[in-house]
Parts: sequence; C-alpha cells; structure tokens
Amino acid sequence: MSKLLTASYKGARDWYPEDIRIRNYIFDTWRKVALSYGYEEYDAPLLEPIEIYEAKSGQELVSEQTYQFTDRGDRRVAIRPEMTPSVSRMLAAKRQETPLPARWFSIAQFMRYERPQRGRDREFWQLNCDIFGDESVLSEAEIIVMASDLLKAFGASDDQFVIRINNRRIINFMMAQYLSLDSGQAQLMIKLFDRRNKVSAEDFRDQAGDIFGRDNSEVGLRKLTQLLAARSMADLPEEIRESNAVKEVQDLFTQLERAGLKNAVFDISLMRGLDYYTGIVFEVFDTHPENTRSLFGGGRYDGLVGMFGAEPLSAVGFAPGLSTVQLFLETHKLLPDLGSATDIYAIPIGDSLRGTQKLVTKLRQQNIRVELDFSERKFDKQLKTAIKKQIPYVLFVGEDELSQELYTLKNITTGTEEKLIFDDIVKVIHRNHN
RNA sequence: GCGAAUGUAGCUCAGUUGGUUAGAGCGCUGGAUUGUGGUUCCGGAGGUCGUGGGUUCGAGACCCAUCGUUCGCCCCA
Repeated sequence: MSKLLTASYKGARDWYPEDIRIRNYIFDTWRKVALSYGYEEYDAPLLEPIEIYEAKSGQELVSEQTYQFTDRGDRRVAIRPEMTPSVSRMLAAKRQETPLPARWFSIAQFMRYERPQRGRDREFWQLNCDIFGDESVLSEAEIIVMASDLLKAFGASDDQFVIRINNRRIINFMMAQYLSLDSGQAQLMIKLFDRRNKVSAEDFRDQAGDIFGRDNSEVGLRKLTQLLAARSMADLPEEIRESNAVKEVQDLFTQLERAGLKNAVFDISLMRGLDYYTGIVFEVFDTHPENTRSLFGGGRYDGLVGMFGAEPLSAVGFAPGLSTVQLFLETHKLLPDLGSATDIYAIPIGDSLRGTQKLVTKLRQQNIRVELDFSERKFDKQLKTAIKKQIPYVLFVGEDELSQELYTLKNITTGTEEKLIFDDIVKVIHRNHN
C-alpha cells in the first residue's frame, strides 16, 4: 500500500487554527455589518438540482465548472457554485408569506471546478447580501453603501478602493441603438469591454473593428472612441445621456453623495459577465498599484424569482469572497494580529493538579476560557507551549498559591505578573474581553 | 481547456563541466536549568532530491512523460 499524501485536494485548502482565526475575524465583521443594516441570516442546501443553474447564466458555469453527480435516486445534483439561484428559489417558495422588502444575507461555502489561481480556489466562501421586492434606486444605493461599509469595517479608507458603476440598460441601449449592433455582435463587444485592461489599445481597436464588420467599422470605431473617452455621464453623447437608464444612474449618484460616499465613479465600460443582471451593476476595485484587481461586485437581477413560477420579484445584491477580501486586507496591511481565543493557560506546579482542576472549573463558570496543562512536563516547557499558542495569560498554581488562595497571573505580552485572588483574576480577564 | 515558470528536510534555500555516505540556517526535539520565556551552549530526530520511465560505468543535475504549485489566457456567478 502506498503512503497516503498529506496534501489537500487541488484548489481546496486546509484551515489550521491560525487560519481560522483570520477567517472568523472576516466572517464576524461581515456578519456585524449585515446585521447592522437589518439583514437577516439564512442558509440553503449545499446540493441543488442541476436545473436551477441550467436555467440561467452562462452555459460554461454549468457544463464546465460545476461539481455534479447523479445521486442514488438518479437525481442530477450539483454542489452549489453560487447562492443566487438558491436564494431565489427560497423566496419563490415563500413568495406570498415573506414580508417585503426582504433583506437577507448568508455566509456560505461553494465549489467550482476551475483552474486555481491566486485569490481563486475551487472551494471558496462568500458573503451574499440581497434586498428583494423594492424597485427603486434606493435599493442599489443601500447595497453599494453597505459594500463600502463592509471594507471600511476592516479599517480600509476611501482611497484604497473604488466602486465603478454602470447600468445594463445603458449597455443595451448603447449596443443596439447607438452602435447599431445585433445581439451577437453586442455579446462580443461586451466581452471585449470586459477585458479592455488586458489587451493593448491596438488589439482593442482591431478586435472592435472586426465586430463592427468591414462596412461599419469606421463610423463604429469613431463612436466607440467617443464613448470610452467619457469620464462622466455629462461627457456621453446626447442620445445616450437623455435615456432613462442614464437618469437612473444619476439618481443613484445623488443618493450615494447624500450618504457621503466619495469613491464611486461612473464607468461605461463596466460590464460584468453574468447574464442575469437587468439594471444597475457595480464592481469594487482595489486601488493598490500592485493589486488593481476586482474585489467583488453586484447589481440588480429582476428575473430570477419569477423563474420558479412565482410572481416576479425584483432583487439587488452583491457577493464578496473570502480569499479576495483577505488578499485585499493583507495587501493594505489591515489584518490585526489575531491571538488565541483562549484567555488563560493554567500550569500546575508541583503536586497541585487536583487543586488547579478545581480552580479552572470555577474560572470557566465565570465565562473565562482556560486551557489546563496536565502533562506534568518540565515547567519551562509548559510555559513555552502557552507562548507558542499565543495565549495572553498564564496562571501558575503551586501548593503555596492554593493554600493562600493567591495565584500568580502572568501577562505574556508585557512579561509582568501579579499575585491575585480569584475575583481579581476574573476582573482582569473580563476587562481584557472588551 | 491553452501558454510559461517551478518542484532538494516542516519552512527558506545551497548543491561546481554528471562522480563515493545529501548540506546550511530557521523550526522541531532532549539536556545544561526540580517555580518563569523568545537569549546562550551541547546533543538528537527528520530527505527513496514530486512521481514514473529513459540516457550513462555512474543522475539531485541530462532527456521524456506525469502530478502538484505559481503566474498569465479563457472564465469570473
């Protein structure tokens, strides 16, 4: 028999205690922000019938990138690659009884079969925040402000990220009416816009010319250049500027300014790949010169709940991923030094294990987290273990301490120690909790 | 799925034009030190050189394949 490998499955990582500290810190912060906006937490099954993904979005997601199998009852199922179809299904199932507007969030685990890269694993976690049942642009405003707050809750400042905003309806109008492209051409042009920063100006021009075709490429390219030069909505050609879709974006910006958001910009070239977006779309970008990647995005998708046969329900949402947010925080040095969640490492000295056990039990009843070392190893080994585990306090319990009921509490960070009675130990630790 | 780089101890890496028994630092572990650390000193464990073939008298090194990792492409819900 060959030796078993210790490596984790490709694209999935092991989460050691020190990794979980970071993950919990990020999840806790997300949850705090979502709850502060009155969002309610939900979850959905890890497995879904494959059809709910087939019915929407790009075919590649379903055919190439889902983990799927046939279960013992011949049902075709997939490990969820995203949350939006599941939450839409849940809303559709309780369409009549759910109080609207509904503000829901989840922190959940997903899998996609794709090539792992920096910030992109096959197994990943995402926060999903959605607001259902409100048609106004106030929903978009709330979602975008919340997205910004989410990064600020980690200590990020306005200049460390930028929120780019566009409207699918502007894109549609631009492609069909203004550039006179049919739907196939529009599809290609959207993809080209999407990778505008990855290709050279010449290649962009050449490929755009190909999409327009021989007869129209000159006029088309002139119009395209004009569009891409637009730094604000005021720069847009008049026919586009007058459209309702642009008005909607203007309303949104008024709301965002009112909320004090300074780092949102209009970007006519922002597309977002997903087919189901129907209105305003946005994407948050890191502004760090070495990491100008897209962090996460979202937008309005009004068609999904209706797919389940329920009366249609409008929706606006976004979904940041754990690994991209973690990379953002690392890039900007925003991750705090996260110590152990344990408060005290208790070390019995000499023949005092029984007395220490009793003391530890009393401490735990006071909501204090105590790890007891009953290894009977040499004293300095036990102390080193506590230090290595980054536990903030060590409690020495010897026979003298037990008889006097006065215990030695050592603060590992400062190196100082005090002789304290039980109640004072509790006070010190409780103060440390805040 | 495509392209490129890369793989030697737990980690970071040396290893000469192919030449005996595979090296360092850090880490781990035991002791010096029976109630106080991350310092110091001494000892120890840990590698079929990613894997499988091939070339050669001889391969960690050269060739082929394969797997993993990283960076791009594709895609990005």
